[in-house]
Amino acid sequence: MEGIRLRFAPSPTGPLHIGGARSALFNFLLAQKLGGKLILRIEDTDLARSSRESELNICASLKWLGITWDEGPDVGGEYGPYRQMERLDFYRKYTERLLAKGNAYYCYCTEEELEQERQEALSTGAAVKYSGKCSALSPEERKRLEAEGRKPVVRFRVPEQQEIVIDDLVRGRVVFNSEEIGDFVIVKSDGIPTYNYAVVIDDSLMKISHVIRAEEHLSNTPRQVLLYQALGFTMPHFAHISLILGKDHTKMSKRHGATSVVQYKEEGYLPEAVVNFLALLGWAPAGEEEIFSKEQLIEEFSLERVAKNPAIFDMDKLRWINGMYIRESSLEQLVELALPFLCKAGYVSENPSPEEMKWAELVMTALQERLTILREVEEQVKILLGEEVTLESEEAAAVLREETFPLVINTFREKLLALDEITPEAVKALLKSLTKELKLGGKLVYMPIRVALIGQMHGPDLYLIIAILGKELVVRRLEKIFSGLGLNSQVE
RNA sequence: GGCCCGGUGGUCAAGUGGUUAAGACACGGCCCUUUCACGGCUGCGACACGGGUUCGACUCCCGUCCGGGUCACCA
Repeated sequence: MEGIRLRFAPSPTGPLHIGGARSALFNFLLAQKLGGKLILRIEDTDLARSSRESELNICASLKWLGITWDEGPDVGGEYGPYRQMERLDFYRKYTERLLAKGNAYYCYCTEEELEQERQEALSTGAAVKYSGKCSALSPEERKRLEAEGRKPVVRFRVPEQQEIVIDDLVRGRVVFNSEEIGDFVIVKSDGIPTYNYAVVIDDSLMKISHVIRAEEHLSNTPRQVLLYQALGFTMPHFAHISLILGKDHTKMSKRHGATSVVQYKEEGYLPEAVVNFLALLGWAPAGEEEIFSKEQLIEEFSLERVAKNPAIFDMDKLRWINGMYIRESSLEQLVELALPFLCKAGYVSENPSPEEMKWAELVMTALQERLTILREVEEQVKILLGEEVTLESEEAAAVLREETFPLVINTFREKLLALDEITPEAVKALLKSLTKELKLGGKLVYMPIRVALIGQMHGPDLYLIIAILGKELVVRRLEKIFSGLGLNSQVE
């Protein structure tokens, strides 16, 4: 469809927030669905907090998630530039127009004066809004104030008693009255536009057709509508999606765990899983399926099925989805994904040798069914390395006191030593024959060996554990257990 | 405080006047399995409250309560 243009407009004041990622995702999904374009615009007018580093981080996070854009500061486009600080001339032009038409005026009030007004309003219970003190300054007064060295801001003159209607694509008809809004600042004293002003000019100039953004912007929208009207611009469609809340029902913050998407990457969540989870937060598919590829999401997505109520970030569900993706990965993919974590833990080198790769494959085979996030490999692998075996519980210790324990272990060791090549298949067969030969229940064979080798009653398949440990380490660990128990290890 | 948005199980949520009120995560039980996990089956568990409208309200209207957002020279 022609003319469908959506945008994601983050301010580069920190890493990409998980909520921002969802906004970006919804915009991306709808743009893709409708065959439109996605524009990335950097809203860097907060000089104190904006940084190029954050911009880069945001772009990297979006790319990691698989969210791509058609126009933006890095790729260009015919409606650029795509950083607001590079668009100051545009804003200036419209400010002059607004000033000339009387839709805006200079205001010289100091912060102290404004704060006093605000406090008064608060104490009397009146609406907190600008008094309009500077709205009718004479040229002489302006000259006098400027002579004092005051730098003015530009305020928008809000029309009186005007009903402002927003037909929101997710919320329906929302009505505001201009009486509730004070004359607001559109250009700061340093000449830089404020958010509400720049966003209108940019969305308009960039021909944005749909604005999907977080609900926190809904209350700002009437101001923007007023600006659209004063500037003679046509309005885009608005869709305000609900916020993501933490477990305590307040806005997501550090207290709730990871808030930025890089943190999820570092924890070992797969981008596909994060995207899948984010899509499900506030949007519901028509069917019962919950696991969706990006392509399926694009196919299924629609604003009609976006919920109005805020959603709480359910870490358990994210973990579940991530586990699903880990299990659905091929071994090759999984090893590829896990390598950075194995490397970081010092288990493999940066450029893994063929032996290390083989080891990693074996490890991931053992762990694939058991992982929910990749970072858990570190802890899981720990039990498979080193000489020491620590018993996890009294229950585990009891297994070692089993009457048949020495017999099982010794027979197992003999058979293992007789094996020339330790492969998972070979060990599997070995254990099978061992069970048959000893005529003991499976549990009495497998559990003692398991506990003797890793000190735990739970874990990956025993034959895989043995194959990963290798013959020498298995034997050494068995020795350790025997000496620890004061038993005769019957070494030949 | 004014204005705005919202309120279905612990969580995500389907639902648009008549349903035994789906499904998923989490939790309990059972099965599978050498263990855990995975998988399968099963169970627990909800329409915030009060008034209307209606033959009939989770669904529509009003009020209350609760939660969130916003009222910046931040976005």
